[in-house]
Amino acid sequence: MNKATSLLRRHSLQGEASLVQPENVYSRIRDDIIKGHIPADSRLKIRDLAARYGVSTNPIREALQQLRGEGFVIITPNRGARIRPIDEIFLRDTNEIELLLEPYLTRCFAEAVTINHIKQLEAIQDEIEALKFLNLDRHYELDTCFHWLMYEMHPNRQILDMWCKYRGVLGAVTSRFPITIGRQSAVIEEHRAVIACLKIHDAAGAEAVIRRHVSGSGRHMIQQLRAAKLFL
Amino acid sequence: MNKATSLLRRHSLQGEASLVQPENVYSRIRDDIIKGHIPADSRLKIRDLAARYGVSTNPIREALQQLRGEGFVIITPNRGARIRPIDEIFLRDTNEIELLLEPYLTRCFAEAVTINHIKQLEAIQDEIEALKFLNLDRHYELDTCFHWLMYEMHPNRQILDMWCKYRGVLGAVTSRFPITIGRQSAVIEEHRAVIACLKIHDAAGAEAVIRRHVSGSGRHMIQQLRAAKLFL
DNA sequence: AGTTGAATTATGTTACAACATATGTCAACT
DNA sequence: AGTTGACATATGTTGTAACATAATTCAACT
Repeated sequence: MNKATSLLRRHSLQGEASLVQPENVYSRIRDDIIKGHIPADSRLKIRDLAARYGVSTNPIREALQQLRGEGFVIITPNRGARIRPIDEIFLRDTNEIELLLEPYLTRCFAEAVTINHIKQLEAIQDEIEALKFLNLDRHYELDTCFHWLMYEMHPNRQILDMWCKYRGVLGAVTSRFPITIGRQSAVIEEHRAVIACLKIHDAAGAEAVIRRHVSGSGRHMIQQLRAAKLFL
Repeated sequence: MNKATSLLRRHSLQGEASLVQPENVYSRIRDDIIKGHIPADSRLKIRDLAARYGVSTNPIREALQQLRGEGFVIITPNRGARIRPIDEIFLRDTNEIELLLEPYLTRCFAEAVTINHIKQLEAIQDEIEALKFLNLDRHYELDTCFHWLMYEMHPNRQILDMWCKYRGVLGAVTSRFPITIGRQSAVIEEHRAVIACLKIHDAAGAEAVIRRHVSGSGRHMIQQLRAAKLFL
């Protein structure tokens, strides 16, 4: 296991929001939702799913509960679960939540940053730039690591848990899209900019950069979704 | 059913974050956690709980999953669930999340507010002031209604769901505490202040007032927790 | 259109197997 | 004697299966 993933695994909060998932039923269903293998808005019948994934009903029930918690399915009492379509609205809503969390977490980090942190961030950023987006999975890992390094020290574990959750959601969705050249250079520029702000202890500046960063990420994502006309 | 609760029930999002719960196993366990009937940090054994609440294991499993989603219990794979102690840290963390959500939602509302909304808010506020905190449950209902009126129109259902969730958590906890005189007048003053800001279309002002409002609510809560020395 | 009734599905129950973790026991060792 | 580590046992979680009940769907029928 490489440095980035071990870092993540070590800090994963409850197994639920772990950023490196095992291949359990939950993530298989999630994948099928994201990749559109199950028609949007269709009913998720427990017995069908149990047959489909070759497990009994209990793991399915649990998985559906988790998926509800992450907004992928909508459960109505006595009426079962339906898929929440992964559309523009879903991405916008999720991005809006990240836009609430990340700038705040960044500001908190900026106010407590040490020289050692900055060195680590620069090391990760060097790796990111060296990779040149040639391996998207690896890039996603490194990018997550970059952000996590800033947030992990925040004392509020509930917020961190939320961040992991929504980060995972967006990551799962966007991992199916390419990254445009324009977005690539923006990502690098923004990461460097936030490091620069941290160096001069400019918390407000760092916060603003991350707001721009997340916002741009959301716009890019939605743009890519539109480009791939299908529902996903 | 009165106006306030029907309003809430109508807009409850998935049954999960409903602000008026039925008496299912989930809420009974939650109550027992909040009221301290189960010692903090103790293991929640599925068999024991099933026996305690007179149901079989499956509903318990689901309830624990839900409680995990709301931060009340911590589940470790193959090692079961433990209670998350309802302590100062828990309240602070939860309040911090509200502090991220509510000012943002308020600002969004302030930018789209109509004269009709303001009239409704004033009507609720009149009721609140007429009640004079003589019936805390009713007060909580009205207060929730006041805030919900501002937020319900926001298009991001995920954020609203989160708000309902954390609102419910804090409500469940604080409903066991009295409200100090000082806090009572602060609540009224702050509600009036936000209405005043809305009238002059001062979104930033409304946001600031709500930030102060939520922040004060959190401080009051923690203070009351300290006063009641017990773990809860 | 509205009603009725059968089929479907969710939800809850029970029993049990498989697996992981924690606990206790015991012998070898310092 | 006390400590350490391997082993066995106990406890509890997780997954499976078959079944009962209650609610919802849906189609046939006035």
